[in-house]
Parts: sequence; C-alpha cells; structure tokens
Amino acid sequence: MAAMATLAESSQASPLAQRLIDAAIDQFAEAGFAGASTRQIARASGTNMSSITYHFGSKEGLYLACADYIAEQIGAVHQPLHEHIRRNPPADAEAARTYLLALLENFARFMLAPHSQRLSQFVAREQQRPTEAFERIYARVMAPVLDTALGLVAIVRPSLDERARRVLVMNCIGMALVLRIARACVSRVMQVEDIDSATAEALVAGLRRSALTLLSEGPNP
Amino acid sequence: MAAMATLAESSQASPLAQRLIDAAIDQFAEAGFAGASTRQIARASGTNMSSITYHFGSKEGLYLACADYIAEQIGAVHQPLHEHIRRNPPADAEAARTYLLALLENFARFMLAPHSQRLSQFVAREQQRPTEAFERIYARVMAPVLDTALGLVAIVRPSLDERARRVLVMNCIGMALVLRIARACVSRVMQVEDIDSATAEALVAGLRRSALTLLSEGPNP
DNA sequence: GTCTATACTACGATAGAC
DNA sequence: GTCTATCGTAGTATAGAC
Repeated sequence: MAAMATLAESSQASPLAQRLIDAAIDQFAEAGFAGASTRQIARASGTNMSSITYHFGSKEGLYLACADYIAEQIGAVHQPLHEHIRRNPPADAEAARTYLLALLENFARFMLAPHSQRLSQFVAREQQRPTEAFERIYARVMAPVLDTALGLVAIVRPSLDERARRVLVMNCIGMALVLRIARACVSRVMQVEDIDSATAEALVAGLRRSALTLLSEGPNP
Repeated sequence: MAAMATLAESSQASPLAQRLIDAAIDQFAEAGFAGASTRQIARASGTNMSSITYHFGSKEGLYLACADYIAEQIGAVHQPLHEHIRRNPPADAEAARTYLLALLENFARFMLAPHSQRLSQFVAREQQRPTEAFERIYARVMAPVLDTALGLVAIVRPSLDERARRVLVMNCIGMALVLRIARACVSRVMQVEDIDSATAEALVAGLRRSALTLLSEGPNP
C-alpha cells in the first residue's frame, strides 16, 4: 500500500505515481470512474496495472489521488490573487468590485484554457453525483474562494439581503462556468469551430461587462 | 434490427423499447456510455439484453435512441412558449424582454426540477465530448431556442454588436445552467442540504433580477 | 418478439518472482 | 518497486429455440 494518498497531496509523488495520476485524470475525465480501466491507465503511463495497486491501493485510491491533485492545480490558479485579497482587504466598494471582477476573470480564463478541460470534466462529473472526491476539492479550493467572494459581494451590494447575494454569486459563477461546461454550445453560438483567442477575449470582455453591471448598485427595481 | 431509431423518434416506441430507453437514460447519465452495462439496463427493464439488440441494434443504437427521446422531452418543455413567441413577434423592446425572461425562467425551472437531472447529466456528458447524440439534441432543441433568443436580444439590446449579443445570451444561459450543472456547489452556497422549493424560488427570483438587469439598456460604460 | 445459451473480450485484484 | 501470471467476474454480441 505504500504511503498512499498523502504522497499525492504533498505533490511529492514519485515520477511513476505522478504519471499514473496524469493518465488517470485523462481516463476518468473521459470515461468516468466505471468506464476508465486501470489497464489502460497503466499502459498510458508505460507501466503495468500492479503499480496502481502498489502506489494507491486500488482504483478508488487512484481516483482520490486524482481529486487531490486537481484540487492542488485549481488551487494554484486562484491562490495568488486570493492571498492578495486576504492580505489587502478592500478599502471601499469600488476596490471590492475590482477584486470580484479579477476573481471572476481569473476563473473564466481558466475555464477557457485548454488544459482545464480534463480537470473540469472530472469536477463536473463529481458535481452531478458527489463522492468523497468532491468533498476534498470543495473544501480545498471552492469553499475558500466562495467565502471570499461572498464577503466582497456583501461590500459591493449591501442593499441585497444575504440570500440574494448568494444567488448573485452563483449567477456570476454560472456565467464563467458555462464557458467550459457547455463548450459545445458556446462555440456554436459564437459561430466558431473551436474557441480561438479572439473569441475567448470577446467572451471574457462580455463576462466582465455583465458582471460589472450585476455588481453595481444600479437603479434596480 | 427492427425499425431502429425511427421508433424512438416518433415516440411510438413499443412499451418494452420505451422501458429500455428509460432505464438506459438512468444508466448512461450515471455511468456514461462506457460505464453503463446493457445487462443492467435490461435487468432494470425486466427483460434481457437481447431485447436491446432486437430493438436498437446495439448499445450505441440504444444510446442514440436515448438522445432522440431526450431531445423530444426537452423540446416539449420549450415548445409551447417558443411557438407562442414565433406566432406573436414582440412589438417592442419591452415585449421582447418579457419573452426573454420567460424563456430563461422556463429553462431555469427545468434545470431545477428533479426530473431534469438524468436528462441534464446525459446532455452534460455530450457537451464535454460531443458525439452524434449531441448533434441530434442540438439541432432539435437547442438551435431553435438559441435562434429565437438571439433575435430577441437584438431587439432588446440594439446598441450591442452581434458578437456581444451572442456573449450576453451565453451569460444568461450560464446563470440558469449552473443551477443544475454545479448543483453540489449551489446547494452549499445556498446553505441547504437539497434545493427545497423556497430556495428554488429564491434562485429563480435572483436569476430574473440579474437577467433583467443585463437585458436593460442601462447606463453601461 | 422474447427468451436461453454461449463465444469472446476485458475488467479489477492478488500472488509471487525478481 | 516493478514485473508476469492468473483468478473470478462482467462486458457486448450472436446464434438459435420457441
């Protein structure tokens, strides 16, 4: 059984274990837990099936190690900005709004980046039917960012009650999430085969404009 | 091979074929194409797996029949309103905005409804890695509604250029889609175990408010 | 039309050589 | 630590009885 999941969490996984995780994320993202096969994962990693047993105990152990690795990857995307916000609390609503837009743009650009596909697919599956893997990812990266965002929205839109602010946060997340999760629809609506960089910029610009509108205390009835 | 996919499309499938499709959507939604097993689908339908060969030719034939059925179901949700809009074109921007909000609320309520889970999961998988099944669903239900929505947005926000209007449509769709696709996040952010009807109403109300804001020609910089 | 029986392939897990 | 070999189970597809 070796050191198991702790290895993956501390990003000190052996080269082979890391290769297995990489290949496993591809397979799990594409085919789901049941559909992925340990044989194929091992083959793609240039090793054999027994290595999975050795390093992760079982197919499920490998799956959880993937979740930890993904949490680490997504965390790395948000951590610098998130940390900066925590160390430099917004002085006023204007600053808070700027922070929120930056958080959202950060997230949207990640959703648009090619390398987020396999990570997002993995997480998307977990969203539909959460397992232990979702708990780990949520606790590690989603909860902290959501907390920060909620705090900022409270400053930016003080006239909204708590629940309405929570809904507003989900509205904004949805606008970014759709870029990855409904990618096939997005590219069709944007009338492109694949989302090129010009289209991506238009999407980010539009998202910023929409988010700015929603996060401004306008003359809302 | 029998009549194959045409049966499913015309919703005149035999009772057994319909039971197979129902059970198959559950299995495909939960485990994906590879993960689902024809044995289990047949068992859940109270028959044996040779019936699948007979009615649909193969596992893939069954999968496509599920896609057709799903397109039919989702189409039924939108068709009455969609048809009404086509027959009664909006007289002014105000009417167009009312239509758009109604379309969006319609969609959001569907995303929140329990029975949309298996259908959405099936479609979500296809969005990530589209196959022939996605083409069928897109052509049948998504394309018409998107066309209508784009036409309405052109009336409602004439100052935006074509591409910005397309982005805006995706923004709005994202706000509704997230209710189902990131359900695990939504329930945590809304601080409920499951999304009860009161929470659902708050989500719909917030979505309407946000969409109304985005669809108004405000003092946007 | 629906069933049983079966051919063939692939799965995850484990034992044991090195 | 990584390998080969193997066990028991489950997968799809097909042939043929009724």
